[in-house]
Amino acid sequence: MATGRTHRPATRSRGIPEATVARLPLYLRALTALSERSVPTVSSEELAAAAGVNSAKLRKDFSYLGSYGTRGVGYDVEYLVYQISRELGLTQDWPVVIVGIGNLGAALANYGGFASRGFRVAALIDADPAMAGKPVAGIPVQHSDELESIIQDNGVSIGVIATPAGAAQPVCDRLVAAGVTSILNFAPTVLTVPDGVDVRKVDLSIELQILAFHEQRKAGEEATARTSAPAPAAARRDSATDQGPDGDVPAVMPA
Amino acid sequence: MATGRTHRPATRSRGIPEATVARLPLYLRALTALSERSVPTVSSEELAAAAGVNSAKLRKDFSYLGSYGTRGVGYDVEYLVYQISRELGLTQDWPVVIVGIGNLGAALANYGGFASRGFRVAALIDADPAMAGKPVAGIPVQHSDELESIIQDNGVSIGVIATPAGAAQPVCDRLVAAGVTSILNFAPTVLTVPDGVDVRKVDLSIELQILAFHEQRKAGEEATARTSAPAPAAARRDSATDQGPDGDVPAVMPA
DNA sequence: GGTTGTGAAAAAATTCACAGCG
DNA sequence: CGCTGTGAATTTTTTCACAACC
Repeated sequence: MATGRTHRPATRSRGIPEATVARLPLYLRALTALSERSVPTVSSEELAAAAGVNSAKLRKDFSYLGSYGTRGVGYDVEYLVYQISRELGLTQDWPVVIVGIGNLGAALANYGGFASRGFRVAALIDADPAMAGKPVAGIPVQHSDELESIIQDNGVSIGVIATPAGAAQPVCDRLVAAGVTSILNFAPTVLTVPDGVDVRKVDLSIELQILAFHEQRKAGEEATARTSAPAPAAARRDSATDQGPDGDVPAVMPA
Repeated sequence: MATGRTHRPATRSRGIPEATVARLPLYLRALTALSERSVPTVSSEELAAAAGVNSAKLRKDFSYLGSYGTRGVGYDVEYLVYQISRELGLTQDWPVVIVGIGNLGAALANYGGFASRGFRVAALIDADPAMAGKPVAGIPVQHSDELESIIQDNGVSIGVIATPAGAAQPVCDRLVAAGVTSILNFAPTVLTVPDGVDVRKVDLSIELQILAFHEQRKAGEEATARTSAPAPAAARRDSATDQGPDGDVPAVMPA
């Protein structure tokens, strides 16, 4: 889960479990693909496969939304697209601002998945005066001095932070002060926000680290060559439960 | 949770719960920051705050790794950094390739968080011949024709896919055929892989959709104005559990 | 006194398995 | 029959709360 919330576990979602909410976008994407291929109906089995989950979970998830299927038949694709979109709030227009127009900010600005889902990039904001006026993805970058007025003039409630780590918290504070209540944070920092503000984070390296963990386990099914630990320090070790039973650093990976 | 696995729930982690594994990188990041400030020890309470979780959870997580703390004192920062790094497999060098050097691929290539965590960008690969040879983040882009040889020559086991959605599955197939066993997928598609290959996905728009869901809930605490649904289709509705109890699309957001 | 480590309790999420309906 | 919707069972994750230990 490359996510995380600071404060409040978010409005506790009127009954829909958080885990289900997190999967709705997945279903929506799969359904949209079917819709584009003009597939009229789909069974839980098929849709589950397309979304990469199992069908029991999918049916359970949908059961929290209502009874939108037809027994013996499946789900009407268009209808379900609408219901999920509505549930996710994507039937309305969400103006978002992206702060920090480096490589990542530019990638986000160009990312088609936003526009197609009810999100509208209302403004790109960067602290570098040299960027001001330069168009990225067809939108001129504005200087951060204007942050507050941009938020207010456009009624922006969702902000995306793609700045370096050091700038993230100050930017976050300004966004919140200006009225933003949801923040998507790409900077590798934990943001502190007041109650009532949601933060989700995407940390590009976290996912890679989780992969490394599993990768190591695949490779290290045998090796137990002990490489010396870099000298603890203050607290010394004695307990027997100290080191996990499996080896460490297998030297190379299998071709 | 911007994540997901296709096939195998991954080697079931020799006892360490998946939820814990997913938090280790978080702890590591917080610890690294403390280490840079030369803080020698930290309590579960402090570290938990820095990582954005609660302290009971953190202690429980650490308990799966072993008894690395000192009662009445806390945890030795350096020692814990090492233990977590080792557990995650970050004490070894992981060569990775990034396929698809658009905005996002470039952002990833430039992302400092990789190098600092044991990941080494072994190659950048793009299908566009015009890109070949151009350096991005100091690394010359190579043409996809070379994909297989690059993987093999560098012993790459982790691949990052940052191509457009349509190219993702073919690229994935080639990566896997060439020996890659872990894939981080940024393309908005579900990848199909054989058993033994791990896939994690990061979908930039999914997180935003989850935020929209909560945002909608905050705003829509009152409104119940019904906007007409866009005509179901095949299966018609009749059940009483049809529509969720709360309204839909609140018009605008609060300034 | 302060803080960890962890059983035990509680809550959440997943899976099973099948009744019920089309 | 086929497939949904869902209670019940199971598994996983989180939280509590306190004994053990420095």
